[in-house]
Amino acid sequence: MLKRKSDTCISCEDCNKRSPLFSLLSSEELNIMNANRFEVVFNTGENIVKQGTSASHMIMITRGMAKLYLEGFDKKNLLLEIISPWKLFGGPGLFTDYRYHYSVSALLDTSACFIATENVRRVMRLNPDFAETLLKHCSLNGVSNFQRLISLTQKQMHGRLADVLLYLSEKVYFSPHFSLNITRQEIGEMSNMTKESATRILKEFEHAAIIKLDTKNITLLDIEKLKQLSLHG
Amino acid sequence: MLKRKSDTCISCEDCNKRSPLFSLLSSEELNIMNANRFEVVFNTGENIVKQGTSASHMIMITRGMAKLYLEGFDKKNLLLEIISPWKLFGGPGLFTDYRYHYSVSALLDTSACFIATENVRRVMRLNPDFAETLLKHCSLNGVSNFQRLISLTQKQMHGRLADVLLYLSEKVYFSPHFSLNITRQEIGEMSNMTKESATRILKEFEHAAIIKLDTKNITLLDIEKLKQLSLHG
DNA sequence: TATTTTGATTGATAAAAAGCAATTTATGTA
DNA sequence: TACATAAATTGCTTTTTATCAATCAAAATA
Repeated sequence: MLKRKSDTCISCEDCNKRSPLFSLLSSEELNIMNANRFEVVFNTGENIVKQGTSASHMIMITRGMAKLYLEGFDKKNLLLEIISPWKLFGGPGLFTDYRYHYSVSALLDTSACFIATENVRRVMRLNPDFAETLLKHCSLNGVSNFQRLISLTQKQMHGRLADVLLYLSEKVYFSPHFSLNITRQEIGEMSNMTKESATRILKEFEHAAIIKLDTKNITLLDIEKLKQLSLHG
Repeated sequence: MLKRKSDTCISCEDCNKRSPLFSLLSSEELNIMNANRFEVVFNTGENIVKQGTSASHMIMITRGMAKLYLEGFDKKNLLLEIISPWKLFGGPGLFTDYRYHYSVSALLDTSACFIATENVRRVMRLNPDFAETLLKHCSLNGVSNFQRLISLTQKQMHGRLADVLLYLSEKVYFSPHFSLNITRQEIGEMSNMTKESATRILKEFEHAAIIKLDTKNITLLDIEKLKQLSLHG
């Protein structure tokens, strides 16, 4: 958890340019957000946010990659998202019980900017556009949680794994070919199956020429088939 | 879908008294909310909201009881909540894509008050307390969706059914003894299992003296045991 | 480079839960 | 009340998926 000068931002300017949420703010409001702001560099594997601790900050990833997950029973996790720069998060606890409801940990060396929750709340009360956009963010999370509930409870393993592959391609790596920096265990945690099942079904997809597989390198060969599997699997 | 004079409200006064959300509004703001407001009486079984249709209104249940559910694949539903008077809903689509993301249908003859979404949005921009509370509502839904995700993906049937029984007792009927107005099918839709499994496990609970069971009448005899089952099941 | 250690793979087995079919019970209606 | 329909129950079978154990491959470290 070193803080290195070369990685820190001078102000929120960078984030403003990148985040639709920040571009709504006046310079006065930006000053409020900027107060007490700090940036931290995390090594691969380190916790950025720990579920259950005090939700003191809204956090923006500025470099690297991280996983966002729910810690369930018996050390079993449910991995919800792989997040990259300019993703802002904090979770539903920011406006309820002031606790983080998920954990986030670094998959690569990762920088993150910490904005005090009370500053976010102050600005929200000053700027209705910002408030509306926060509500929209929260609602979009609601929509994707509904989709996830249906995917995880009503699809069989093949469909759930297809969903994960499409998610990785479309939302994380932005390419049909990608080099994974998550393990089979983590693929399992995204699709609610064991690492053995994840392995097995990836192999099946390879044999069916739906994907090209070389341990960490995956190429989606038949995206239509994956979408079709996603519809029931 | 009759509109009966005896069931309609004269103004939002009743709701104001009952809902923490409405009590935040000035009389001017209440007038905005009241504009174009209407109340409808639904017969048992009728749809109040249909998933996928235009999210034109935020809705308050003022009489009766309804189920709120996601429509998944192959006509398989996931029942999220049983709702009663003074519950306000509309879903995450109100502030995103202006679609309802779930269906709601009446379990009893039920009255519901419809408030135009654009009026809600106007008031939200005028009143920061209201905006903050809407965001809080949305966040609380987020928290309960996380809990549901963990319950449905990591617990076995006994634990999930225990969760449903505790929910019905604590949040719906407010008593350890209750007379169900939902079917075994619907219990299955709440706990993600078939109606046969729901029947079987209810019987098991009866034989283990955890509940007293008489088809539609249930009494929770050993709440501690149910809470323990909920922790892993 | 040799050596650990961690992650991936594979096969065999067991557990959990669904599906199916038949029957019984409850509910609503003519 | 008798009948028709819907819901609940039960036993049996099958499917899905986890678990366990062993081996293999890759990556990190001495």
